[in-house]
Amino acid sequence: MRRLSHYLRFLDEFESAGATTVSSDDLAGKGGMTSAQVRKDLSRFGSFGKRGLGYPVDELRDRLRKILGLDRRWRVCLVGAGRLGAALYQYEGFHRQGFDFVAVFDRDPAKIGRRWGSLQVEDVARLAKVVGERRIEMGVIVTPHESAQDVSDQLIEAGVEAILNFAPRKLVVPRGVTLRDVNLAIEMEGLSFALTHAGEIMTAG
Amino acid sequence: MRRLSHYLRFLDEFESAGATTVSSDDLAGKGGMTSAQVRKDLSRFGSFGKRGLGYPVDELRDRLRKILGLDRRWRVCLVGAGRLGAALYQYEGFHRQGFDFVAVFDRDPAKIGRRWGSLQVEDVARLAKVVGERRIEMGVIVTPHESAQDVSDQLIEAGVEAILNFAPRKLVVPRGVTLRDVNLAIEMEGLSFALTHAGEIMTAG
DNA sequence: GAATGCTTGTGAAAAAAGTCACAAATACGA
DNA sequence: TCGTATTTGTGACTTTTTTCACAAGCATTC
Repeated sequence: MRRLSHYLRFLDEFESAGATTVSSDDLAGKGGMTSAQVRKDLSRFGSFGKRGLGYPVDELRDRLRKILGLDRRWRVCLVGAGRLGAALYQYEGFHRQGFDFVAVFDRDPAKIGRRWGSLQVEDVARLAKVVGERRIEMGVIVTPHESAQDVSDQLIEAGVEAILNFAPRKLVVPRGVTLRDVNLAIEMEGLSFALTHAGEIMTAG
Repeated sequence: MRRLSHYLRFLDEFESAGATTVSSDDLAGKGGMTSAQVRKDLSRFGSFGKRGLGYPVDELRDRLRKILGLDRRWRVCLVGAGRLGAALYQYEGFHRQGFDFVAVFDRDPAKIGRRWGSLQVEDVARLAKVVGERRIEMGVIVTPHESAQDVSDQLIEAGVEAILNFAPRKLVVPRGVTLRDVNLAIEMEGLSFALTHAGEIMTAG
């Protein structure tokens, strides 16, 4: 349920605006969905609202954070110390939501040993060892596509059960491991597709 | 249809492997889908295959590129000359698929004027003018979230009809404008959600 | 304390997406 | 040239997702 994450952000906005309570209609308005959908989504995880009143902002936010697993911090490693890796490493949105980078790996000897904030780039050959030692739970793959499957295998072998992959290649992972892909070129192609077919009647886009 | 982009990539792989023809089952195998789904997706845009044989790799690739609007080049601007912007700018996957960055904007006087490859970072105040002059068709927003809606409005006002937004904020755009969001924190939350609920029976995840 | 005005939670209905299964079409070998 | 082995394209069916609609519940006013 990706929409839950959006609700969480909307709640932050409402809270900043001083609201103590929101209706499903308020939330739906922010995200271009229907109020029924918001209620269905939320009711899947319990009954949080008060009829006639709506949902208490702070309580719902806490509940959502818990449902999304954001009521704790997560130990994450980054594989690939390139430009995109650096951008993600510095992106404070991760830290704010509870994701801490506790290791950065690369294969390139020129990069190994460099300081990244409080960390030092480590040889990817040490991946299994470091993942175990630092109890790393998630991996972010930002390598060239040729290495991605290999890195993925190593992460999983070392015990990582959730992977966010930015390499433009479909990774094969065993059942039980959660994989999410972010493919920047494909996002862009979504735009060119839409512009190319603008005006046509499209059921799906 | 995001899957079309995936098929295109699978076709590249098959072509590299020397295949001249692929079956819907081959394509499905690469992406963990069913052959029926592949055929349904493709048949939406025409009849490309030969019964008993499959799809001719090179022809299907060309057709898909055309469907996705990748048989031409697109003029794109980047708004936000930060770390993530730099990473995207350098990402050659964009260029390979036909997307050319022809302008980079920022608000920060310290960044304005800096050389980025063959470009120079320009004042975002000049956005409307430059978008018109260089006939820019797409915008990529990589600003802090406070500026995102404002930048989006300016892009649209200047005639841009497709926006890729990396700022963690839901943008409001008029009908007719295509908007795509990439929210890095939300991708991460997908992982923490999955790990938190691992083992439970989840219909949707 | 009853009446009124909202808003939730949820079955039932509708729409969309995905799967099945098979006739039609093709290649290839005998 | 005929028979066999494939594989597409697609109608029918199933599953999932979304929307509709309304009874039940709460707050506030008179």
